[in-house]
Amino acid sequence: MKRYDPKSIEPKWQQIWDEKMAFEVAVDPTRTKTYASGMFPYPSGAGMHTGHAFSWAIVDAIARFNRGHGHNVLNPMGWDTFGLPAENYAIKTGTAPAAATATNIANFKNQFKRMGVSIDWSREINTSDPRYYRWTQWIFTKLFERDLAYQKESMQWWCDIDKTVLANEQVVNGKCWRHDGPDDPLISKKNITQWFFKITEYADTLLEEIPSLDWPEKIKTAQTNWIGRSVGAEVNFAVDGHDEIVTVFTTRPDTLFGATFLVLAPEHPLARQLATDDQRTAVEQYIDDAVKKTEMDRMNDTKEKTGVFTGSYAINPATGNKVPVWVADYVLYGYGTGAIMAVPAHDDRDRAFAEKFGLPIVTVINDQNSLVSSGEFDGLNANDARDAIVNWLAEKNIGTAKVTYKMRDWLISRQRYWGAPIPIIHCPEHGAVAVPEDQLPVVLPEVEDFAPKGDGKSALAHVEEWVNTTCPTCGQPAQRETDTMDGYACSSWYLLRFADPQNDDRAWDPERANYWAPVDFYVGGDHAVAHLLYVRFWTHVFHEMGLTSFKEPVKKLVYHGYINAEDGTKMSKSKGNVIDPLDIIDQGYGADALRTYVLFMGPVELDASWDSRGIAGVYRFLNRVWTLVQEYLDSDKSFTGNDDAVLHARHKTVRKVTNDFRRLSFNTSISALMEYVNDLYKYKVDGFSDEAWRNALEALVQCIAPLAPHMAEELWAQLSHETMVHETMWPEWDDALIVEDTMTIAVQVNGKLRATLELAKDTSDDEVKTQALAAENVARFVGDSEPLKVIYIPGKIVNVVVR
RNA sequence: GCGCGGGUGGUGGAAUCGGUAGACACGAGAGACUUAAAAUCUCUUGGCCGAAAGGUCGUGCGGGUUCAAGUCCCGCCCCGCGCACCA
Repeated sequence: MKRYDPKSIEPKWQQIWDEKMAFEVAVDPTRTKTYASGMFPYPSGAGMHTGHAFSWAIVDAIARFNRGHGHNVLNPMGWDTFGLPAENYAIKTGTAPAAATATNIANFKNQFKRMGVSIDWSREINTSDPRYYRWTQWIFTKLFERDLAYQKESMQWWCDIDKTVLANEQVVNGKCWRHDGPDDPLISKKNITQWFFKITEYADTLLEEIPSLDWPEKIKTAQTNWIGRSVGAEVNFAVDGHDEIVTVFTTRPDTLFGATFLVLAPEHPLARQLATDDQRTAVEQYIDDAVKKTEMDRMNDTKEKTGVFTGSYAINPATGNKVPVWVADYVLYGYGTGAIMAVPAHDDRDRAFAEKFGLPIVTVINDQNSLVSSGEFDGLNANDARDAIVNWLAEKNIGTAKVTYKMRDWLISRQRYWGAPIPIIHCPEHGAVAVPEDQLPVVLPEVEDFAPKGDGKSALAHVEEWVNTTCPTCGQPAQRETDTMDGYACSSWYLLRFADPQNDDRAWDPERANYWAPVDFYVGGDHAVAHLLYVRFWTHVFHEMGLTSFKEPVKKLVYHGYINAEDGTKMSKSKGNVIDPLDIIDQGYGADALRTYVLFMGPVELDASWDSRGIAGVYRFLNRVWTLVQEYLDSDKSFTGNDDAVLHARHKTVRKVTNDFRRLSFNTSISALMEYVNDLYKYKVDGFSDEAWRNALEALVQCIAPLAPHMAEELWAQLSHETMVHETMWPEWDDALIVEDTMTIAVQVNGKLRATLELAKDTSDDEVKTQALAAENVARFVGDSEPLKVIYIPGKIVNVVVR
């Protein structure tokens, strides 16, 4: 009998799949397609980690399961290679990022192959390949054409360590996302001209589509909150003795009569202007401090309110009262208008501020949620009052209904070398001009020194022969943009490129993209907001451009948990508790056990802790499958006495496993297969028959194929098949064969289980009740009295209600 | 503070539509095989009482709805994640 030896069978089948290019696919409109993908990895020097193993165990199980249902399955792989780690490594070691990246890709590719993932390798892409980033740049120029890419000077988060600006999403607890350890410094802000994508223009459409997405609620609400739509009004306040007008944004126009002061953000242009002579010094001082504080700790500051009176007064347009204008850093310049009307009676922050500085508090809404002290609006319900007051403001031309968003435009400039150059030429006469399509790609020049100089520019700025060029419009000397794009730009369209990865004439052929995409299953455990919002944003734009027939790139998002270390804490190199999936394979467990184990650990969406005994248990299970098939093959197959039981177990298991795979409940489908194998072990004691057992074992092999594909191929071949298991159709079941001829009825008295009955399936309802009451233990609890009620849920339970 | 998850044996988890709580696995215990160990196989395994039959308690806590609640409703507590002075 052959022993189960993953070390020999796994490389064997990996080689066969490779040689046959077994998972290459092409557009075929006659077949249902399934597009399954993980979030393509950043190929770090450290190689694959358990998170990758988990993601692709899920992706591959889905891919192989759907292939078994005759689907044309796209399961691609690519590399998200631009970014800081490669560049920082280059600065440290002098190795060119491209060279280090190539080495890492080779390593990752080998590791994915050793996992046995059924990838179409002909579609491999790499975001730092000019053949790819040419089209990233092309998309930039299209956004630029449509006014969705623009430059503006603004205060931006600045990482002193990496010497680059950061997007809001890359700021974690006031620190750079790449340097957010306890000893790392807080980030600061710098005023620079930057490129932005106008994602805010798509806030509403991105929001509208969220309910229709088959995504986890968690991610959907995270995106909803991130977009942060608020409906309210802008109100103009005249300033007493000035021509200036302060425009505030409020979500509570109904509380206008209770606005007893105004607050400006320190950065607000009027903050200094409105300072009266006797307040000027204090105001200037406060603003200077606040701006510095913004740099340091406005984010994780205590919520203690600070502020300063400008000395000026505005007029509340509703009451006609003079209300003082203050400057305080609890008002953010970047949101709304950077100015608020403070209603201390009905806003906690305004109340805290008013109490601290002795400002008046006027209640304008009572316990019945109706307006008081609000002139003609008194008695109106607050909800109705919102509209009424906005209408009143509009009539008087001093306010309008207004919607604002927390989301800001997407800052994409990076002052770093290792990214896709922004395809713009700055001409003294024509300003920023997009590089024409026939001059793309703007190839990243090779340089000696990758390190930013701290001058706010990338290393590209020092490559004169690259920077100096001519204007595409007038041919006069001009200079290239030296910023590169945020890596998230590269990953915002790769799912579409997978549909047509070799195309050198266009980013993709819409016909191919529309066949394969949207992605049916997108698997990952990270990027709840940033990537998953950007990829949606771009696809909405592509849809408008007629490049896709759909707005939303991802139908179902499979957002899995983290695999923690054995001690339940996060794996980290410094703690030395990292599990390397390749080690697990090499230890002799093999990829099949690794894959099956990570799926058996629990529901995919939950975090789990690695358990070295757990994988041993799964290996034991696979070993039992192997041994069972060997024993069948070695037997004389002459015993037919257990055929019915074997048949029944097979149909029941196939149904359960199929349904569980469909709802991505891998852990329960694996446990069903374990039960099946346990059952077959009991039956085999009497002996094997030929046909019933062959069918039973073939179904078993087919069912484990999405989990343990190497073993499945090997056993399938041993069961003398010419075809490979991934080319076969998924086993079917017949509900009629699952039905048992007896049923188990639980009998309760007053809701407590007292007996179980084994009755023939066709027993009449009345007969079941009679039998239930007659059961010894039941009769004892019912006693002499007549039951009040006997409830029978057919085939399941009888509940006898007494007294 | 707000939002979203979650809380079930010693452990990971199962219970898909309100119907036998604890499937499956790990761990533990016992046995078989073995010179021995490993591997493998078999049995037991929520707590308490009991020789057993059986009883009793039991899904974070307190109420409620129901013939019946891990599941539904109300009020709390705890843990994780996300956002966080967004007017």
